[in-house]
Amino acid sequence: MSGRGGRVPSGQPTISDVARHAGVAVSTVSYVLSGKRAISELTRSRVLASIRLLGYHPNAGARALASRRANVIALVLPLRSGIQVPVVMQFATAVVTSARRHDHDVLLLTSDEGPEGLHRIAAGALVDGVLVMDVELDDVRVPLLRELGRPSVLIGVPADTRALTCVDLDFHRAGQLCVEHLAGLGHRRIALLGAPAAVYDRGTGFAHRTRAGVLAAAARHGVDAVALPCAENAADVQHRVVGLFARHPDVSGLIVQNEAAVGPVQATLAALGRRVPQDVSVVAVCPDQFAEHANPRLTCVPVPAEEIGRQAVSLVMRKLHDEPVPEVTLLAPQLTVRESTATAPARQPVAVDGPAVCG
Amino acid sequence: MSGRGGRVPSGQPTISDVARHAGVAVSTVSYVLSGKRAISELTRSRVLASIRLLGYHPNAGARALASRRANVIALVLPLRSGIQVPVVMQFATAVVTSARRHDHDVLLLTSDEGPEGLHRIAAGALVDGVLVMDVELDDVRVPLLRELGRPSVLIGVPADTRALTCVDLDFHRAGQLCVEHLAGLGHRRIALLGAPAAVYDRGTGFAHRTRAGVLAAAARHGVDAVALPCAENAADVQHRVVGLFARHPDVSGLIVQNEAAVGPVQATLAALGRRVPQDVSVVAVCPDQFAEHANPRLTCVPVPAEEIGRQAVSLVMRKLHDEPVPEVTLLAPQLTVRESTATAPARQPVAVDGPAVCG
DNA sequence: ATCCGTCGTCGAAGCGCTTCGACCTTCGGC
DNA sequence: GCCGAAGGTCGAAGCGCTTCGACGACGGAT
Repeated sequence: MSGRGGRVPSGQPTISDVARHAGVAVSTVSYVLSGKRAISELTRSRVLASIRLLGYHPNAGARALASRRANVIALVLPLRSGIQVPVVMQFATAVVTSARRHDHDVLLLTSDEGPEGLHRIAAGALVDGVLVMDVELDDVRVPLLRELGRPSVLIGVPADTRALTCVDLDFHRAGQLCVEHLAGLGHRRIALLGAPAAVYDRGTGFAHRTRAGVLAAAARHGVDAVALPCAENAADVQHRVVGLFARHPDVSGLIVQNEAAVGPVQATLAALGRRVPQDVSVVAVCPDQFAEHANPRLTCVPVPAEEIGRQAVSLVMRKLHDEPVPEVTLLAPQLTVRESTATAPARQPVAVDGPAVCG
Repeated sequence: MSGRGGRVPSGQPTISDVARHAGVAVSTVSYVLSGKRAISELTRSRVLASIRLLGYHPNAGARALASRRANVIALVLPLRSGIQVPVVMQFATAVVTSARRHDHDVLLLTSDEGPEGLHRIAAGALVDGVLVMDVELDDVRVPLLRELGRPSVLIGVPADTRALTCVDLDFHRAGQLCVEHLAGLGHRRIALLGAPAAVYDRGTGFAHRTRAGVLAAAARHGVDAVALPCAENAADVQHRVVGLFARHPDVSGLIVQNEAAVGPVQATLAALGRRVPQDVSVVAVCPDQFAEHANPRLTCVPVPAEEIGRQAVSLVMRKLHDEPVPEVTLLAPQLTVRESTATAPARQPVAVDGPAVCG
């Protein structure tokens, strides 16, 4: 029926089935689909009708082979600890959705396969471009990306950004924002409860930059600030917070950049008899949704995962079209004020052991 | 240099470059790579040496076109609320890792593109098989999957499993296990704090099956059980738990199937002055890691995301090789005892069977 | 010796698509 | 009324790979 070839037919209609059905040449169908040449309205609609009727879908492999474009981008996700899982998911979703809008699909890679995986994917022309998340300051993949021969965009900013394209939230500014908000409310001693120590050791940009932003702004505003790393479990959070207030009873502002810690922080403060926000103000750097659902609702600097995802896709698409793009794109953070921050207490809060009603 | 074609060379070495370099035919290189025909050790090593030397990677599109196999499977992830994000991530990781072991890559799709996306992907031969997560009891995608013409595996079990392949944790049994554990400790009134109401309404299998398992086992063991849905925010959790104990002050066992609720449940119990496990025992159905990090460490029935991911990949691979596979694969749940469960408090009608040693 | 069955290799025919150049109409301009 | 430029369509040449059938060469059985 379809072709006189010696092989089994695949079952799916091919472009030549469509051409035959519409009574035109194969190339005409191709041009209808790609719009790369003018086609009369009559032919165009006849072809489209045949396509619909036959249920034709272009074969991705053939298309990739002939056009040298796979219409697929790779997304390399971090899948180790110390990573804010919901943020990653939001980000992945945004990437998939945006990519579809550009008529691309997304191939999922994990970091465990390492640089070798990247190389395989790119050299095999399975993907046209690469998005890499969770980039470290001194990432082993960076040199590889430079000579990959395919456009890539990093989410996160390594130490040396030459010949790269990076996009991220401006975490330095985010840290600043938190401090400025607290300083503006009269807080004079604050603490940053950050990511797990491993994340700092690894040289993950966002953690370092936030901390730097916090400390710099604190210095500028004459606020005392201490920064503590913090593991992602309730016990460590409790230990850190208790220790913090033991050493510095007059801390009245807490910046939390660790989703997993938010709940335990609140519980621990309650257990210590410190009320939020009357005794201690809390600012989180976390997904908005998360802050919205906490109790009390948290003042926060949301990580705009969706926006970053969209930007990353848009940047890689621009690079695919050989358009120039900036090396570093930093998104401006915004602070949303909710119920967890208030004017600093006049004096040290009293260590009550009264009825610790949660909330 | 490479071929006398009229088009621009791609830059990457092709199979014919390798053949020329090794002094053999193109087909010989192909057979060395696929192992589908016998090749002498000498030729074989010469070819492999050329491959390494030239840095050859087969072109994925060409391979897919010629072999009618893309070596890619699709993973359709749920990306809406009410979904246990970390579990999804664990699962996705396991799928990617397992797929790589079978020499396949993973294309990421989100549910929002809907059935149309599935169709596009499958008809376009972009993928060889499909993994669908978060299947509802009466899922719109199920009929589509049946006639997709490509192997598929569902994670989750819809109402009608004919002509499908499903894999999931045996949530019914998981519910049972929780109840049996609590009943064995002498608890006589228990509650299930479940998924958000929307998840039940949507007909998501795991929520229904857990609830059914809990209620059935409770009835069989003469335990009073109530089941409450529960939103994923601290305020609702608190509200539910407070309400629960107001209505049923003698509840001494709590089964929590909602990751987001675990923390708030503990906070609320603390606020109510109910100690875990002395006054209330808590069993969670959640990732092990999560339970391990809670304070106190939680007795739980872990969701073996990795194992499910591995099984799903293995099943779809078997289907790709036309091997028969079972319609439904249910993994046996296991209960891990930790510090959050203990003998029921000797309150009202004490358990008759066994000495209820209390503290 | 002869025949046949392996083994190892090769050449060529596609897989389904894009794209380039060619070709045939029209049609506006002079 | 003729020419050249658009406008619209076609045929054919690949893209880089897999796979089929062929074909020497060899060796054991006859």
